Amino acid sequence: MAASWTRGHGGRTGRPRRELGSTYPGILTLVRNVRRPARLPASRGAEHDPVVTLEMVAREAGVSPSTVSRLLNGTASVRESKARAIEAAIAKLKFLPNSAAQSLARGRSMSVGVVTQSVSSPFYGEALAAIESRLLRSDYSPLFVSGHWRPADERRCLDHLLSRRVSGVILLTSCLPDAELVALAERVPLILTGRRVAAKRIYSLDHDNTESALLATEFLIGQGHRRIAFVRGPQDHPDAEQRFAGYRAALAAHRIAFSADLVADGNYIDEGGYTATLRMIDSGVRFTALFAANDQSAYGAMLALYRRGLGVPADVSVVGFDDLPASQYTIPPLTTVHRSIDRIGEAAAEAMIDLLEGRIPTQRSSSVTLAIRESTRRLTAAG
Amino acid sequence: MAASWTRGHGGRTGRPRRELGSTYPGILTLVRNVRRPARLPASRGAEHDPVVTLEMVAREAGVSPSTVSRLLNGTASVRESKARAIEAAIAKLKFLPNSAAQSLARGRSMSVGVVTQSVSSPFYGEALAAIESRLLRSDYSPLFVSGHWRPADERRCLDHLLSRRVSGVILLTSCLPDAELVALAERVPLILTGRRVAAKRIYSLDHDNTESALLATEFLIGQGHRRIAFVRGPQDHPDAEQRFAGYRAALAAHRIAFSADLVADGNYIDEGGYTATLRMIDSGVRFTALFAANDQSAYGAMLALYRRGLGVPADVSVVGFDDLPASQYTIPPLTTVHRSIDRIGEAAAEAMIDLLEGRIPTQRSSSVTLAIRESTRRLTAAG
DNA sequence: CTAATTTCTGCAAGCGCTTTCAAAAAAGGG
DNA sequence: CCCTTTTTTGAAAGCGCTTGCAGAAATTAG
Repeated sequence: MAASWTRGHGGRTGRPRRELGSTYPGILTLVRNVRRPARLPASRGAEHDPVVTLEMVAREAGVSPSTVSRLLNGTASVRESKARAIEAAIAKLKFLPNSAAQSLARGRSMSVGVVTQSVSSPFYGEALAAIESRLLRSDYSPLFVSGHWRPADERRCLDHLLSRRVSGVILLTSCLPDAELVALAERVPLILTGRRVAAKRIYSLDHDNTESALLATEFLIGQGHRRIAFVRGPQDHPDAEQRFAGYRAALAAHRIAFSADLVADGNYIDEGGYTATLRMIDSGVRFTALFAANDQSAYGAMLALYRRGLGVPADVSVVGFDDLPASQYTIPPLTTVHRSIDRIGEAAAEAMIDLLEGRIPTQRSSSVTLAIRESTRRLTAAG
Repeated sequence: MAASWTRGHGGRTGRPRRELGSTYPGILTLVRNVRRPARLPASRGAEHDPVVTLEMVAREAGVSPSTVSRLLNGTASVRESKARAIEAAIAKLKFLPNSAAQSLARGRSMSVGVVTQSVSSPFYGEALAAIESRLLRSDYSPLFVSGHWRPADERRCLDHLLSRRVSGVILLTSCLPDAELVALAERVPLILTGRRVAAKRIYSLDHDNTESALLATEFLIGQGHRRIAFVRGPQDHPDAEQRFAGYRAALAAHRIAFSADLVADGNYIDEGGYTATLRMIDSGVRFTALFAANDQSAYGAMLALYRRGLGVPADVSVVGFDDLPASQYTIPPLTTVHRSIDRIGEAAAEAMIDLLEGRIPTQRSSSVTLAIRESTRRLTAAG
């Protein structure tokens, strides 16, 4: 992990090296390297199979390295007999080109950095899978890192990627301030998802969170619900706030008074939805429907309802947001805002490829729909 | 993505390059490169900020590149005044070392490859997160790729990693034959999880699937269940087969006749568990408990039971395997075999670091327990 | 069969960084 | 203040691969 040189105060290395580690965080890693063994003789430690280089292949095949390189890259035609010999050598030695050397010589790495917020989240997982699969069909390969919703972590990740000289960066719902993203876009082609930053070099892929939340809330209203609870996402996520705004907008549009009692703070994960819902129920607030800012919160909410003996959708209709794959298998299957995460991922990858190949990414707008399943019902009697 | 030179038939490139793509799969990528623009002038395309090199920093600071390198790596002491100047230059130019050049010069990449089977699976996601977080505290950084349970994909991933000269490889439940893994271990330090391969250089981290499944089944038996259904995992996964074996062993130990009617094929995902269970119910087989080969299958099974009006645990007790985070929030919360995935991931990373730093990995055995929640109940009347 | 082309192929110069070696500078000793 | 020891520093040689250039080989033309 490269030290974060671009930021961090101007600490410097004094003589007594030991002190550095503690005083200057960025240099800590390096201190340890003092003990690094001398350069290895082009092998991965004596105990492992020697590493094969292009030169060895060339020697084995009786040609020059240039010829091998050209065959590998198809940058010139190679006489049939030599090609055969070279390929035999490659197979025999199990040669695989050293991609670090390739990047260096070519001046480009053919890899794109992907910053996710959490590798283990089902939501991002879907997106990553889609990006990976799209990139697989191109000449680029992904480099995944995760920022854990922490600006500091995200910066570290970005430094890491820039250090690896990625050809481009895809940021999934970054939590960095706009200004930083604009600056970043000056250094490397940038694609953003789940967030809209208006700047010349930045390409944002997003659907309208407010609009989608409004859609979901209106659906509940249309089903006759009036007392609709809302489980919020984290306060510092723009998209969470937008969803909340959509909820309020729908109420307003239908002249339903907004009540703060019907809103509880969640955190986008199951546990938050569970606690928030339990708190609302136990505080005596009544509601016939509940809209959660994301599916995971909805799962938690459903468990809370179950715990308090409230049936879904018999007593309370529940709507989520995201349509994670698992939402088809909850009990009952969850009605939720469907925004195909994989489409978003694919579109992001596609846009990046466009960018890298000199095309202007065509803005594919990802459509949002409501997946109506069994967690909601029309309210017949009075709410 | 590097072509798979080590395998694939001995295709060669003839004169008319266009043909190659179709005829020789491995070379397809390369053909496209013919159109690659000439070497870029050390910049990432004219439109972006120029890339800064160590030499530029040296010039800016009025010292030689060696000095800058030494300061960065802490490999020698640098006069205070120069250190200050260098750091100022680094900050001013926003220099980040080119890691490809570093790898090349150092002869090692300081990265470890991690092959998962599916980035989007909640199970692997947990493991990846744990590996990433452990590696973060070391000098190594992870490189994630996914094999999709397909040997061909897994081989491609491995070639990719070897091409990047990773210092080591962690394979999460590989689906490659033992022989190939043994060969791989000759090329690079190797850690395996979810699978046991007895070979000198291979370090396997695993818990006993058979034993764990036996544990879960015996729990159900202990609760008075006799007719216990089983939803299998994919037939070609060793661990799935072991879990099945554990189920049978438990029955045998308690002299309960095994009945093929009580076993249905799943595929480790929700949908498979759903279909399998539905099929069993609809075929008229009766059972008071159901054990699924993994949690996702259990989710599907519970939905099937729900659809057929069977209550969990009122009519059927359900037990899963994995204890995914989501299992605490299913309705009802799922009783399941808990094997801390994150511990496994962490242990794998830890073992890899040990290996890379010349230590012999201490075999941390990951304990398996049963997380007893609300999806199971003691059978009071006759089963 | 020689000359003019057109195809191949090797040489050598990098890519950006690390590291060895030896010289330069600073510090210590008498 | 001169000489030895120790600390700093720079020059230069790679790491493994790509590629411009020019010479060699094969092909075609005359």
